[in-house]
Amino acid sequence: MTPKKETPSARQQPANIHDVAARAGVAISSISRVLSGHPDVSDRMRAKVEAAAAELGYEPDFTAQSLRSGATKTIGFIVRDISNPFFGVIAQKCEQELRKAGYSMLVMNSDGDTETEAANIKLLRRRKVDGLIASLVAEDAPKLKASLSELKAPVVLIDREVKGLNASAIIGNHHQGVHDAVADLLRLGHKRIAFVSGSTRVFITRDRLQGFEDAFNEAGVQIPADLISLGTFDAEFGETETLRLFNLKNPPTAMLAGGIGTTSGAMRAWQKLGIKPGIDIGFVAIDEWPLFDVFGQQFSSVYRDPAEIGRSSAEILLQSLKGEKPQNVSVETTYMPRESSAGGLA
Amino acid sequence: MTPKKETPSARQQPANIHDVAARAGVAISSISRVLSGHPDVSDRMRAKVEAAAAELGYEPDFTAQSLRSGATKTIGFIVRDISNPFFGVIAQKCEQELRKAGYSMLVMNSDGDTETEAANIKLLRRRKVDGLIASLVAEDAPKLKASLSELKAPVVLIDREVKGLNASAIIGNHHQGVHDAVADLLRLGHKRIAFVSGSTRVFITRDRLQGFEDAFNEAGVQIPADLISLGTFDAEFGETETLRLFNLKNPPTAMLAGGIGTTSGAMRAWQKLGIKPGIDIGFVAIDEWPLFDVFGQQFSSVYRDPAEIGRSSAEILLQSLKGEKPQNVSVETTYMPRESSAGGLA
DNA sequence: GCGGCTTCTGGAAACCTTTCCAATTTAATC
DNA sequence: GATTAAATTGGAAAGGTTTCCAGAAGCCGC
Repeated sequence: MTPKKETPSARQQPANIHDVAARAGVAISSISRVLSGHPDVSDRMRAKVEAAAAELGYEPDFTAQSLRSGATKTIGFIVRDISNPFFGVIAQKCEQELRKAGYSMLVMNSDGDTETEAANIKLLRRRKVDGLIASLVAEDAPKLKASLSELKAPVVLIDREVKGLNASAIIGNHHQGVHDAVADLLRLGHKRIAFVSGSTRVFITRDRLQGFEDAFNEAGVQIPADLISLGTFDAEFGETETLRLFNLKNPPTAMLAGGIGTTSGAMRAWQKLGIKPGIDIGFVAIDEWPLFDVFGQQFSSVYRDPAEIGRSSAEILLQSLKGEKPQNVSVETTYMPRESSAGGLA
Repeated sequence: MTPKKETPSARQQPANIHDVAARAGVAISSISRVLSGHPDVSDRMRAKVEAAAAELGYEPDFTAQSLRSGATKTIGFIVRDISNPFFGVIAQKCEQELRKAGYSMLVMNSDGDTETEAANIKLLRRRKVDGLIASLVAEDAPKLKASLSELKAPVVLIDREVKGLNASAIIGNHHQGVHDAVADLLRLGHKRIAFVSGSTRVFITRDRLQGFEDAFNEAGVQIPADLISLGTFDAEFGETETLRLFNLKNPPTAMLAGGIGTTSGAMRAWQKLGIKPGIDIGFVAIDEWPLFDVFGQQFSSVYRDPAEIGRSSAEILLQSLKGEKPQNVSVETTYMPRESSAGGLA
């Protein structure tokens, strides 16, 4: 009966659980029990095992643990574009919270493309992630619902509602912030107010649109349908549409930009057109970005706190992982009036 | 001899390789060969296996594949703070490139703390990542070198040099950009130029400092040692030090801010002090952030392209994964003179 | 028609854990 | 001190794949 293997030091490889068991002179099941904190372990056993593990520098293999236990301690995180600072803050807070709880985060960009997103979800399923936090490209993408439920893991959606899916959602009250912003613009005297934002295929846009229209209706002003342009959240769309709208015969006197991407595009468009937002025209940005408050340009905004969204997303997911039911959380959005709202009214 | 298991549909669980083998009436090793594209497979076998796999909706288990093959197809990505838009862009490009090559990215924040960083590296080791891309907190942290080499996987360091480590590095020519910026400030007439940045424990800061000092020496102007403050890259440090420096009896007339975090802090400090950067004082930002070009405040900068850094990092890592040797890549930094350099000289 | 090759396939070990079950030891009770 | 329950431990299966090795089948030329 010669041993199948040499000692770990002899083969110059990381020690495995068998090596520790051999060293401690106990069964491998005992090693597992001690290291995973199982209660039925004697003090003597615990001491022996810990000593042997320390001597060999034993680190349990994560992959093997995952395979056997079925838990990967990994969470998928899918957003359109992680370079967007809004998502960046969400990702940061999520990761910090998840890390505290022993989870790691696989980050994927969907690049604003439903097919990429579907492929990402499929990969996460194969990878057996324990959960998913996502800001989806479109709520009605084909087979999305099936794809998400086949994950067999808790899902937290950021600002999206997918009907009939047993998922948690953290949803901003976009209606409120946009409503208040538009009401203020109308009060100041703007009537031709443009609204450029992402697709109505996601809740957030529909909610914003509702706020936009409600404010007009309450003020008894006709909704400028020709100034509403809803397409995608990226900068290209924002730039193209802003150029188009401000080249109309009857151009807007103010504009609401639906997110950081849209705002970026609009800023570029205005630069090309020689228009100074907040001075030549009224302007309200939806979502703030780093240094927004200190740039001194006094842009009005519809604000929501990405740090809170990130923390809550992680928190809700962790609760789901403990077996709690999916839940919906609402996040306030607040209109922050600054000088730019009154631009173009001199 | 009753079968050990029911069919997958009967037990309502995802099909595994045994199920596919049973369905196709072949051995499991053949399933593996077909699906992994092994050359020694007959057309007939391939057709049979693919049909069975499709019928059962078979998806190989990623964890099991990793355990057996030893490759996790996972790359670790560690930065101080993923919410920093500079790192955000790097992360985005890295993920896109890695995804194309079949790898996924585990993102971790080190929160500017060497111990968190060490814990993250250790976890990535246990998780058996195939590679690591990192922007480290400090190059000389205890046991860092050992910790990285124990990863037994290729490492790409962003703007860091850890001597004696067999890793790739992508390093900006910070010296050049900072030198040119300071030379211009001196030429304009500034002499009391402040420099606030992160720790000299990382290459990037030492390289910048060298550029700063060289420019002074070349101009024959005494280096204002009391205006150099090197601590951490976060906004808190930037704010505190900016406040301190501009409250000196003999305050700076210009300042160079070493990164987006530092700049954020400095901007807040100046807002509190009622100082308008670029007007009341000269100002050069190191690194640009989103919308930098369109904000119309004409801030000078030392520019480098995060997208290129991200793409290159991924590319170098992928090459290392194919067995190529570690390599060092240099990235240009460019001084972009704008109006703010001449602030405070009226 | 047969040795010698190549091509293809099946069986089983291996990767490293966790977890179930049975067996053993220890403690507790009368 | 015997009996029963509880605490602790060991052994082995299981999780799902890849990969090695050996054997089978097909092909070639002579």
